[in-house]
Amino acid sequence: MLDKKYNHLLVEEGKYQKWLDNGYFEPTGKGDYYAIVIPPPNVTGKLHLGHAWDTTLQDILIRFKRMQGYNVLWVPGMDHAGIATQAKVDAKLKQMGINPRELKREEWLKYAWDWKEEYALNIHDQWAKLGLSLAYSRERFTLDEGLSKAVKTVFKKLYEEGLIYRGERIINWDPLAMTALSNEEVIYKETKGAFYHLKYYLEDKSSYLDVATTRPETLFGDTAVAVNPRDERYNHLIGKQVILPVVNKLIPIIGDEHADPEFGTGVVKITPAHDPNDFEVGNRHNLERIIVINPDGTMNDAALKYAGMDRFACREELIKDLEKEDLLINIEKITHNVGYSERTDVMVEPYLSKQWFVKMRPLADKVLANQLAKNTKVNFVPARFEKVMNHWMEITYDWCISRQLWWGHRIPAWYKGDEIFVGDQAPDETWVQDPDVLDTWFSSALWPFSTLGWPDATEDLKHYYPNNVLVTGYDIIPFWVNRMTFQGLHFTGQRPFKDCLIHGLIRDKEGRKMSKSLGNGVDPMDVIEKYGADALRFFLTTQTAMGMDLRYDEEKVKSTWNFINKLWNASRFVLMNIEDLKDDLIDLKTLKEEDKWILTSMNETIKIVTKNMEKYEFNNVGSKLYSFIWNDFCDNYIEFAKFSLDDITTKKVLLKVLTNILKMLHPFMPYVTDEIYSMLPIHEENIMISKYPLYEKKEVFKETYNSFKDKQEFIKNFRTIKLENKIGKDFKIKINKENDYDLIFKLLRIDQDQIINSSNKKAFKVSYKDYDLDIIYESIITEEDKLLKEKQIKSLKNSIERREKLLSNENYLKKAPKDLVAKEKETLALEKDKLAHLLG
RNA sequence: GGGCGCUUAGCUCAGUUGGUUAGAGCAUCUGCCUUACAAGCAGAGGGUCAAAGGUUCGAGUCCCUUAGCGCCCACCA
Repeated sequence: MLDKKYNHLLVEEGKYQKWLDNGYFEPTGKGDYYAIVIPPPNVTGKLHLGHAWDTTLQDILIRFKRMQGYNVLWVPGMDHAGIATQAKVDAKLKQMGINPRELKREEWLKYAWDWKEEYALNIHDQWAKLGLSLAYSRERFTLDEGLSKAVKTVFKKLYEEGLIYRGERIINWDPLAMTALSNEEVIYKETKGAFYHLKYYLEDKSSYLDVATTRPETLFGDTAVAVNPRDERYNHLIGKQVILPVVNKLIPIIGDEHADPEFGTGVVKITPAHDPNDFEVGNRHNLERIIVINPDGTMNDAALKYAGMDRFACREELIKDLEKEDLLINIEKITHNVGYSERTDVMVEPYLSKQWFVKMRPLADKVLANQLAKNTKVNFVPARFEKVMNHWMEITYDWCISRQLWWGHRIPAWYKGDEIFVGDQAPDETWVQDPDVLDTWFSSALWPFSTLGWPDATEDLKHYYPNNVLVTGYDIIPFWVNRMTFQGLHFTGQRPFKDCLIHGLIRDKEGRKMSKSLGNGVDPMDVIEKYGADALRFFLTTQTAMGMDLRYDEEKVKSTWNFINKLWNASRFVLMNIEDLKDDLIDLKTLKEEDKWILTSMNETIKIVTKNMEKYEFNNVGSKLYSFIWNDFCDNYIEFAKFSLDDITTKKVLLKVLTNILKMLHPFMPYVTDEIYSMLPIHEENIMISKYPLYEKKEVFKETYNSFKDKQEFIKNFRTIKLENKIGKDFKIKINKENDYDLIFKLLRIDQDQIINSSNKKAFKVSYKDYDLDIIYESIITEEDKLLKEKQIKSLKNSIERREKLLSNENYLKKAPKDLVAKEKETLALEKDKLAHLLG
C-alpha cells in the first residue's frame, strides 16, 4: 500500500539502476527506427537548468516513442569543449603550483584527460538523477577514436575539394587564451571608449589631417591614410604623404571607397595587420602589413619604446606623449560596440595570422537550396527559427577553424618548407605536424553521424540517420545547428535530422538570464533533492510554448509537486479498492453512465495528448493531463465511484483510467509513474516498456457523455445557489421536473426524507435543462446578496440581448456552421430560463 | 541599419485552421476536518486581450500603422 504522502526521495531511489540493469534504455531491435543524439554537454563542469530542460524534452520524446513501439536510440555523449576546458585545466594546474606553459604537450594532455574522466562521472551522475533513458552502449566523446577518424576524414576531403585552405587573414585573436576565434565566438558589447583625434602632418608640415581612431596603439602599424576619392575636401591630397606621429616616417595618402566622407573626419588611418577592413584596403593598394602586438596582448618591437607594454597601458602612455608633442587634437568620449571573447571575456584583438579556414559559400548554398525542398529540408519547430539559419547561410563567411590550443583534434596537416601534406600520417620523418587543433565546433558539427559510426557504413548509421529530431536552444543555432546542417548535407547527402526542436533560455524569476556573475543560478540537483526529478521535469516542459524563454519559479515547481501528490493520493484510493481484481476486461454492457462519461473523457484525452505529443506541444499535453486527472478523474469520477465501490465494473474502470493516466504521464514523470504502476494488481512488465494508450472508439459514448455533463452542471448550480443564499443543512427539496436524481442526491447528501411535495416557505429554484427543483429554506437576504443578484441579472440580460441580436443577423444564420447556430439557440433558451428564475 | 519575439486576470503563462460570455496555476474572498489527499474539497470575484485603424456575419487570433520591452545578426575607422 502507498504511504499517505508522496515522498519523492523514496520513490526515485534505486529506480534508475533498475531500468539500467533491465536494459530498458537500449534499442529493442523491434519496430521502426527512431533516433535522437544528445547535444553533448561540455566536460567543463556541472549541468545547469538549461541542460535539464533540453534533455528532459528529449527523454519525453524517447520514452513516448519507445512506448509506441519504436526501436528507439538516444545516443549519449560529451564534448571536449576546447578553450573552456583548457582554461579550466590551466587554472587547476596553477592552483596546484604548476605552470601549465612549462609542461610538455603530452604531460599537459594527461592532466586534461584526468579532468575529463572526473567531470564525465559528474555528468553521468546528473543524467541519472534526471532519469534520462540514454543508450549507454552507444556513448561517445568528441575526442574518442571513432570521432577523431570522422574529423580527419572530413578535413582531408574538404581540403582535397578545395573547401579547406590555409591562409593569412585578419582573425579574432583572444590574447588571454592566445588563440584564434571564429566570428561566432566573439560577443559584441556596448563599451565606453573614445575617439582619439590625432594630427597626421603633411610632409611639408604646412598643415595636418585630423585622423580619429579608437585604438591609437595600432598607429605603429599604419601604412597609409585613406580618404574617399570623391571627397572634395581631401581628394587633391591623394598621392601625397603624411608623417606618422611618434614613428616619424612617411606614409602615403590613398584614395579608397572604404573612407566614408560622412563618418567622423572622413580620414581614416590604415593598419592592414590589425583591422579586417584595413586588410582589404591594404590588399587593394599593396600596402605593407606590420604586426605591432604580440600574441599575449603586449606591444612588440614595432611599437618602439612601448615594446613590452600591455596594449592598454601603451594606449595610455602614447596618448600622454602625443599630447606633450601637441599631436593630440582632442579626445571624444563615445560608446561603441567592442568584441569580447565568448570564453575568456577579454577584448578581442583583430590580428593578422596564418590560420586554416573552411570556405563557406559553396557549403552554405547547398543548405539554402536544400531548405527549399519540403521533403528533405530541416524542419524547424517553431518554424520561425528556419529564418535564423537561412540568414546565417546567406551572410556567412569563411570559418576560421584552427585554434592555438592543445585540447582538441590535432590538425592532420604536415609541413616541409612551403609544402603542405594533409592526411593521417606524415609521408616521412622530415615533415612536421601543425601544432594547432581544430575548433571544437568542427567535431560537434559531425555529431549526428559521427556518433553512429560514420565514415564506416555501420548498421546504426543505416537505421538511425538522419536522426528524427534534434533538440536545442535557439542560442546554439549559429554555433551548432547550422554547421551540422551543412556538414551533414555535404558528407551524407542528407539533412542530419528531420526536425529541429528549438526551446528558449531559462531565466530567473525576474526574467534575467541565469549567470555566474549575477549569482542567480539554480542547480537542478538542488531542485531534485527538494521536489524530485518528476516535479522538475513536468515543470520545465509544460510551462511555456516551444521556443519561448522560461522563468524559473520555485512556487511553480512546488505546485507541480502538489499535482503529483494529488495523483499519489488518488492512486492510493484506487489501490485500496481494487486489490482483489483478477482481470481487467470490462463488460461494456455493465457500464453506468458515470463510467461511460469518464471513459469517453479518457479517450478524448488520449487523442488530444497523442496529437500534441506528436506536434511537440508539451504545454498542451501538460494542461490537458492536469485537468483530466485533477478535475475529471479525482474531483468527479472518484467521488461518483465512492457510491459503487462494490461494483466490479467500477473497480475495472478505476484501474483502466488510472493505468492510462500513468502511461500518459510516464514520459514526463518516469519515477512516480513506475512506482504506482508496479503496484497495480494487473500490469505489464514495466511501465516504460508498456504500450502507450490508444484511442478506443468502442469506449466513447458521446450521448451519455453530454447528458452526464448536464447532470454535473446541475450539481454545480445547486451548490452555487446553496452557498450564495447561505442555505444551512435543514433544507427541503421539491422536485419540479421528474428525472434521475439518484446520483445527484447522493453527491449532495440529500436524504429521501428531505424530499417533500409542497411547502409555503421560501423556495430557491435550481434548474439546468431537464433537471429542475426547489430548495425550500428560510433565509435572511442581505443587501449584499441583493446587489449580487442584481449584478447577475444585469449580465444575463446583456448576454441575452447580444445573442438575440446575433441570431437575428441573417448573414450569421447563412454563413455560420449549422451546429454552432443550434448551440447558440440552445444557450439562449437556457439563459432566458435562468433569468426567469432569478426574477422569481 | 536588418530581422525576430513579446505586450492577455494582482503575478507567471496558455490560447490549434478566425466561431458560445477569453482559460490555467499561484494569489484573493466565502463555506467546509465529506473516512485518497487541509500540500485538500465546494463555490465566487477579477481581463474594453498594449493603442488606433482595416478585412469579416464574427477578430486575442488575419492585414496596416504606432508605442514600450527583449533577443539575434551586421557594424564606421
